[in-house]
Amino acid sequence: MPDEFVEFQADCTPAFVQVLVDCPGIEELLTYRIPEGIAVQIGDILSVPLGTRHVGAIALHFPNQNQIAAFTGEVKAIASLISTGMLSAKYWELVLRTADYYRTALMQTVKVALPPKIMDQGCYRIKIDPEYPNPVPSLSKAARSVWELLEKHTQSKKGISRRYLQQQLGKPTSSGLRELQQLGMILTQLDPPQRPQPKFVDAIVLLQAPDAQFLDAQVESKLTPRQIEILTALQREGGESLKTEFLKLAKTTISALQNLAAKGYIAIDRREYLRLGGKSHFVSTDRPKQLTPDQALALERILAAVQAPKPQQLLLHGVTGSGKTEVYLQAIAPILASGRSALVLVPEIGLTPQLTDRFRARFGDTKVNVYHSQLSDGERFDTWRQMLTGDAQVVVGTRSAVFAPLPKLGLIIMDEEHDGSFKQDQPQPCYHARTVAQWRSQLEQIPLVLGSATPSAEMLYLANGKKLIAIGEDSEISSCEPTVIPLPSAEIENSVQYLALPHRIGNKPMPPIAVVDMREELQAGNWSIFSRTLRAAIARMLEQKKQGILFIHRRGHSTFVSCRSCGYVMKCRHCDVSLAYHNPIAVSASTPTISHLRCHYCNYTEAKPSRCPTCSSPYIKHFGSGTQKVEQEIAELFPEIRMIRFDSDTTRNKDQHRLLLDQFRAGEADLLVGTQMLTKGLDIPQVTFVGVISADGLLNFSDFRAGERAFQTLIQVAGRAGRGDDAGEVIIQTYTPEHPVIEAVRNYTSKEFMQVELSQRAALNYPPLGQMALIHLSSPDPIAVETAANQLAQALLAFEMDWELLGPAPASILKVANRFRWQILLKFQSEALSSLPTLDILRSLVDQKSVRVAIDVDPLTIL
DNA sequence: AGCACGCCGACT
DNA sequence: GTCGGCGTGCTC
Repeated sequence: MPDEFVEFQADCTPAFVQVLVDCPGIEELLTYRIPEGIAVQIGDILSVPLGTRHVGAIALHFPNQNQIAAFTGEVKAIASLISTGMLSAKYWELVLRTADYYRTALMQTVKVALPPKIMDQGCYRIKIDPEYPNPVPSLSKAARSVWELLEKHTQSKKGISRRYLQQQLGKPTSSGLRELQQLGMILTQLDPPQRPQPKFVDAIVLLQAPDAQFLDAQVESKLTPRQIEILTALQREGGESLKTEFLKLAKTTISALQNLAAKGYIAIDRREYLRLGGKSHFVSTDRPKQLTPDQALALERILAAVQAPKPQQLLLHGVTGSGKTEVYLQAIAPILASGRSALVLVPEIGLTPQLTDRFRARFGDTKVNVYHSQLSDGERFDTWRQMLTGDAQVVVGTRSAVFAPLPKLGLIIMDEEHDGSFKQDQPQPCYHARTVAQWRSQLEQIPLVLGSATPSAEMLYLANGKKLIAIGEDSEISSCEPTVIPLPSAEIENSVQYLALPHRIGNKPMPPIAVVDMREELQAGNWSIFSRTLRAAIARMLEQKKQGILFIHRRGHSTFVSCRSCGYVMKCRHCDVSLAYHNPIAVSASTPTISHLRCHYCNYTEAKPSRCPTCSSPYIKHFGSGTQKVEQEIAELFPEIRMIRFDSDTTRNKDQHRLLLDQFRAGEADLLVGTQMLTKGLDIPQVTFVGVISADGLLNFSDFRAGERAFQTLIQVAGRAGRGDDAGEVIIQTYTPEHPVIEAVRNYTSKEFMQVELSQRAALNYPPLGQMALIHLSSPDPIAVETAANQLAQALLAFEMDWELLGPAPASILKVANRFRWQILLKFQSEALSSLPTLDILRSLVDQKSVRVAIDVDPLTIL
């Protein structure tokens, strides 16, 4: 999209405006007349007539005379102004970049940035006219199907939505409805949009104080003692109070207040009440803590970056328990003091209530706001508009908060930078909050601090100046600061300072990690999923009345296949990835119906061997034991033990996390048994023991990032142990103790591990050295997707662009929610990104109507 | 996304 | 001859 599309000058009341309409398929701007009495600014959200209905739109450009003259058709007028002052120029630039990079239509991208439902237009609701005489005339097939569906829903007063009808009946809906409408059999009404609205409350404001003079001479004042009481109560409240609160406080009534208002002593004002979420729990106040030398040095660097009006990235590599949060807090304090705001991005707010609480405790509730998808629509809407005021504040939020509209942004912090939940995969665009944050730091000329105990390969690569050599010195802060000579802009973008916090607060040691070779257990006749070492450790933990965590990597059905005797893992012969086990289900024309192993990169398939190819043992099988099984077996071994299971089954509703963790923290259980969720920012000082049932499920994943992710997960899990006064202990069970990931975890040699990892990726041109985009196709019809995938691949090959096409291949979990999924992988160098087809182009290349297409630029996994 | 228009086959 | 299916294209 050309830049000239957008102009952000505040013009004097123009007569026409060009808008981007909320209608798939219309990417060009449409021109509308601005009616008298409506002042439209660029960036405003509007409602405009389009065809027969009204749609949301964004004002982007005031056309000049030529542009107006160029359009000869009818020009309609804007229907209404929905919201004003939402989009600034820089902000718009960020959205444009996101849309372009992730190859997604602009309007679709705008919608992920703005609070939800803001452009909703309401919907038509249809019901049977109760006055229509009973005998139903003969109807066409379409009309009859609509009628029958309506008859099923006669109990709903408002009728059923057009959208629902369309969903149930498909194409005949329109003609059927028209027919019924003409016969006068149905009633149609427009349901007002469920758009979030500002909430207003009445406030009582003191205009004239009941001063001493009046108190002395009550005759003259015309005030009753009760009225004076009320006014005094209001004065105590600082001269202002919300009506509902004040009525309770002063034990008075509305009529009494109205009397006072009539006499001019008080005013009853309608004013907006902001619904701001995440502030229900009480937190005590907190003061800045003494920093360790490492922390102080890191803080110094961040503060220096804050001073410089240029984009900078700082990678804060701090081991678990090294006090990264304290560094963030002290970096933010001067930002707030200077009247600017800070944005703090966290992976999942539900899992890190402690972090939010610390910000609230340090800066106070009025300065800290949260923004995430668990807020209600009203709360999101209000939080959003509150940010636009420009008040200095800290916004703590998840992925979508990267689009928080803070006008005076001074610093962006991304905590747990490596975490996968920063990447969006559900609706397009599949953006990565880290990437968007990097652009934002450039556009705003402000620093971006990325913190992690296990930095991503991407960030380590950048911090290393895009070289594959070691980063810095052991245990020392080093940096790859840009040189004094101005670098070309592309290089400035990528320059990253590396800051390390290699020691835990109070110099507590990292917990020692013991690796148990499960093959030896097998040889010793122990067929249980628990090694003798692990069992002993749990027994010891119980005896000492300490607490522990058991980590299970449980993933649905498709797992890896390995030999229980020699540890051999089945690998693809064309790619360096392990093969996934597939159940013998015939799902598509080209898939075999026997148990087989498949590579998800190249679609190479082979039958599942009955014996191990290296040692001929028959004990070659697929693995995977879930939390429930582990919980059950632990209960058998230790009848006394008190356990809490912590996985997506037990934490379905939103407060469950906090509840279970609070129970555990209160010592109501000895052992926490859970999945991935345990890795995220969980800080429970009493935990001394951490056990990993099987690291193999993490290691042998057929994905190029499997090693990196396994390393990060294991280090994060291990980091839960020994944060308190007592020393920690970590036990990792595996069938492949010699695996480089296990070696690296055991020795905490992240640097060396990542170096090898990066050089392997370099050899195959995988990210972060090369780039990838994954095209997803899905349909309820298995044949249709497969055909569409092949067609699309053919069409893309004909493009003859600078990319490598892999596939099409069925997705590893072929069927999800009754949809069959295929995918095409594109590998390319970053220069080629802008030549990638956009989502709209991809869709136009697929004719199967049932097939949905999506594109994921920089996919986190290619499974 | 909706709703036009317009082009073909199965019927009064 | 006409009704009604659905493919194609436009919406300021």
